[in-house]
Amino acid sequence: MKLLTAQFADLIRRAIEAAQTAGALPAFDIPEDIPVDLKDGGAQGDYAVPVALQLAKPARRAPRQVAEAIMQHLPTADFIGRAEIAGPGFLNFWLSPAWLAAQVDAILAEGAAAGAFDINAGKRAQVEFVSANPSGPITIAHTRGAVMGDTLANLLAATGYTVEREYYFNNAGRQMEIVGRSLRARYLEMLGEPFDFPEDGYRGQYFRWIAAGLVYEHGDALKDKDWPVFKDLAENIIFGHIRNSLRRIGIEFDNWFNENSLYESGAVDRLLEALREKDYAYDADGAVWFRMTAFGGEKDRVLVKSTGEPTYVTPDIMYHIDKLERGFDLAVNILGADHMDQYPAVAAGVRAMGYDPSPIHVIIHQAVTLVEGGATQRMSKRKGQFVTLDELVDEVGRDAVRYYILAYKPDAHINFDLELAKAQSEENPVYTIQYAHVRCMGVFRQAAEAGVTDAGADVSRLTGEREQSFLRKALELPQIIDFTIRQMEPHHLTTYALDLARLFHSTYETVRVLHGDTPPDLAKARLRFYKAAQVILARVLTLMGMTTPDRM
RNA sequence: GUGCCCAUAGCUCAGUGGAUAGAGCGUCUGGUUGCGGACCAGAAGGUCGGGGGUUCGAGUCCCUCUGGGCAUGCCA
Repeated sequence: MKLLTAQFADLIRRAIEAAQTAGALPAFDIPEDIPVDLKDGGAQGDYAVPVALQLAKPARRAPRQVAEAIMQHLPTADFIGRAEIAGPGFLNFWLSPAWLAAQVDAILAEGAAAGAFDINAGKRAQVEFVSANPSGPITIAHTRGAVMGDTLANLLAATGYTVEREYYFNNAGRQMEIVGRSLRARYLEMLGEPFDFPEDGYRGQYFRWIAAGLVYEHGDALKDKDWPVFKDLAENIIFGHIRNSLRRIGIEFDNWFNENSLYESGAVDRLLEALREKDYAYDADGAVWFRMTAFGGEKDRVLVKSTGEPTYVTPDIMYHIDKLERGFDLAVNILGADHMDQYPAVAAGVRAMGYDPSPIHVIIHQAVTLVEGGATQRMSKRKGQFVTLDELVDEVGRDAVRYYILAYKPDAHINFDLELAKAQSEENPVYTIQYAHVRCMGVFRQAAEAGVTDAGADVSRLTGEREQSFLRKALELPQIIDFTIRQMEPHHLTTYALDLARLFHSTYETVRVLHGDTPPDLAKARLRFYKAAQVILARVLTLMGMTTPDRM
């Protein structure tokens, strides 16, 4: 199925060409992208095209004259009901009521794939997100990337991509040593043994709980073990928690990519050798440096510290080269703003090695800060200041977590107030949306009891104002999906979902299946309308990763 | 200091260079012997942080100022 906006753009393009051929418009280059705006179906129509205004100059005609020339040469299309020129030269279109009503059957035919279109069929996409090292629980800061990544993956799949979700992690290095030392200290503390808590150690209660678990399971059998043993234990336990937490909001990964594998395979050594050969790497101050200034960077970066350990940049370059070698047409990488400076070095490294980084698409989202008693504070895993995903799910539930975090545009900061989230969890848009779905299911139950079916329904009877408004909005879904993935901003989906649900509830108020004086044949048509509505509502909820309740 | 992000209704936030800037919550007024009222209909509420510019047209793009956030590691 082709997007309606694209179909409108095609028609307009053909109209301009026809007008030029007929001499109604002079010759000029037709713009690559013809703007088609979605409207609310009021005085400005369902779809509005302001192209005549921008063509006035090249056509050397008044915009209204350009609009008239386009309109006169417009090919016919079954989906257009009415067209008119308005204001200074807007082309406004209303969809055909009969065509709109017939879309009920089209939606039902699509079923669970409703709103999908296949412009990316045959392509492979990868979305890398979360990628937190196993040094603590998933917090609401990670949750933002998690929900965005998972939702984008859903949307990419809806346009035909085969999608893989990947989690990249490091279980070696300095941070994990501190994890091991922190846990060992807590374990010894719990046993009443002398201990040294590391200076940069993880201070959250979390490590006490893990230590308590170790005491319960192993007694004092580990008291003479050094930090690597504790690091391994911590890693296993924490990754178990991370997987469980993410699973609670419906997120599963296809791949867990371990940074260590890049050392084991020799990839990191090969990178350093190759960069030296190309003179993009050099020694200074006992460290190995990457000549980023050769790629537009402000200063060079360290690849291998004077201690002999590579920095995170080095394996990260090989990781992204690995992604490119796996042949993804699109590799999305979701990063918090506090990590945004790391990508330019990676991109430069990828280019230095002769690869084209253009399939890699980095999405930056701003921070989630914690608000307590009106004061904001930065979350810190080290200091133990954070709200975990588990706490949040316990308080407000999976669906509210996903909806709220997703509803903010990536560029906006989130000031997260757990008290406020709890207080507002009773009455909020999440329920407005899910309740619409519940109401559909309620109708189906009642209809089944009353023996009403939609067999032989005549959908052409669905020309009422309310049903038509809902259907117009429902048919925007493919365009919303397209726009959302083009912008890589999944919050557009939440805005749409609420609009759709509100239109549903207005419709439901007056468009009744089983009561009032609804004649039997109209009841059949309306029942089928609600079946289509349920399909669309379920589809939107599923794309957002939310559940589709039958009852609430 | 430099780079990136933000500032829109009382609060939380949407808004693709298009026409009269929207929603949720809160406030106020109404609504059901009826498919579930977790709902609906309506009202009030705005110098889109200030100033300049670009153009047929700016909340949206550019410059600048103010106020916040993040980054600016041989941490990740």
